Amino acid sequence: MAYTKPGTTRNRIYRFVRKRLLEGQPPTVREVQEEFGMRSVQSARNQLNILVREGRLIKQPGKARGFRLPEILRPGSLAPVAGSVSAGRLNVAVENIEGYIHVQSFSDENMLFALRVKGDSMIDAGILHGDIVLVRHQTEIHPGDIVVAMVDDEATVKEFWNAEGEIQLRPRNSNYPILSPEPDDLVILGKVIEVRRHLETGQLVGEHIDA
Amino acid sequence: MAYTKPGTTRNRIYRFVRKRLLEGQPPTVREVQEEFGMRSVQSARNQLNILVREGRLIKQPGKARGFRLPEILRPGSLAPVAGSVSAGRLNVAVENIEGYIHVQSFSDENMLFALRVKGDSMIDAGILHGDIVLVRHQTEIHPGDIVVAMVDDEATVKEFWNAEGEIQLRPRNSNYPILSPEPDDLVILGKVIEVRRHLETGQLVGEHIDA
DNA sequence: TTCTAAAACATACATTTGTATGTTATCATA
DNA sequence: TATGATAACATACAAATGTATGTTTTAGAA
Repeated sequence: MAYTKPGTTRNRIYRFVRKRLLEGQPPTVREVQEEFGMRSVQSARNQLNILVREGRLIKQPGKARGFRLPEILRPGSLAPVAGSVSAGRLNVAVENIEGYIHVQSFSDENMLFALRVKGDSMIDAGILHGDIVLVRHQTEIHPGDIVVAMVDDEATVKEFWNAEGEIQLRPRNSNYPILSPEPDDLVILGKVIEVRRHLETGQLVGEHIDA
Repeated sequence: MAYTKPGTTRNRIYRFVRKRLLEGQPPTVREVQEEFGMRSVQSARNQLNILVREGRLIKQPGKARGFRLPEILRPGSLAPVAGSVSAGRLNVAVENIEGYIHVQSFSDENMLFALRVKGDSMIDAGILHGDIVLVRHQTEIHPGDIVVAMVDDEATVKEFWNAEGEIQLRPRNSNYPILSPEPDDLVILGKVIEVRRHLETGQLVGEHIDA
């Protein structure tokens, strides 16, 4: 296969694998290789490994057809909503993944969780009170990302910026001030990767809320 | 494993395999073996082969984790995502499929579809350009519901109101006018029951674009 | 009892599939 | 041009997994 622009083939591979997984037919590395006309198994494997590293796929090392979608992507199983969970508990959870998993009983392979948004500080970003944000726990955060951060022992959703060495947590509502916490006081729980809002019964479609 | 009454273990194996397949995790023969405490691979294999012979399972010979259910019966269902909003009718819109998203199974799953929002006319309701709205096709609409309606052969997302006999489709953006279509010109495609927005790769979580 | 069929066992082998190592090609950038 | 990062390649190896062959056990019927 000829050289392609970085990332393009990877997205196509991701879609292919996800399609297969949603069909209940996990592909092998070589099936991915053939699907994209690659002449080396390793070409496919590299791309797949990057997808795993990015958190878009999960794999069971050594197992045949071991690729999986993160828990949140699988039909019928969603991450629990941590909206009513105390901040301290959530904080402990993030610092001690295993404990959190044990308590929450969702997949430990990915570090996804969901949070019910309180308040209207992100209203200009289209994130309203009561919305549910899906959060990927990760340390790598880029300026402009919408993150969930611990501020004063409380989990808040804000836009992350890093202007001239100063960390800023910006609300998207002019009625709220920009926060500039000291790095030592800041704990980024993760990055918001999806917003969901249910308009009907108070329950998200496909969601199980045990508040 | 001790000898058991003919057929009993087989039914349990069938349920196990079926469960695994519905979870999207096809088991290996040896995983079946272990699950039922058998001391020989062949014990499991025999039972599985009988299930195939009976037509309760399908298998791909030689392939790893090659067992499948004969009927496509999966939890949750795929709601089609209509890529182009400018289609003239619902069926056209649904036929122009951008992909599918996974939703919980409904009794009337055919009544669900999804639409990618274009434009910012609902921005004050937190529905942004590019968001995906999950729509239940239904005739019963109440004032205040956010609906998808056909206006001028175009599908638009608006708030439905019925003030003093006059139907109103209100945008949630002061830059847009309130529409008052004649009832004969109005087709309500359905009610928006959920909003989803993906912030990372431009792809909705749980969505696959390959139609 | 003896016989038979299903169930389970034990072992070995073949294929599929994941993994490792090193090399070459392409693009962007200093 | 030189250099690094990403992509793709080629080959070999190791582990997972399906398959084959033959034996033993059990329950029920002749």
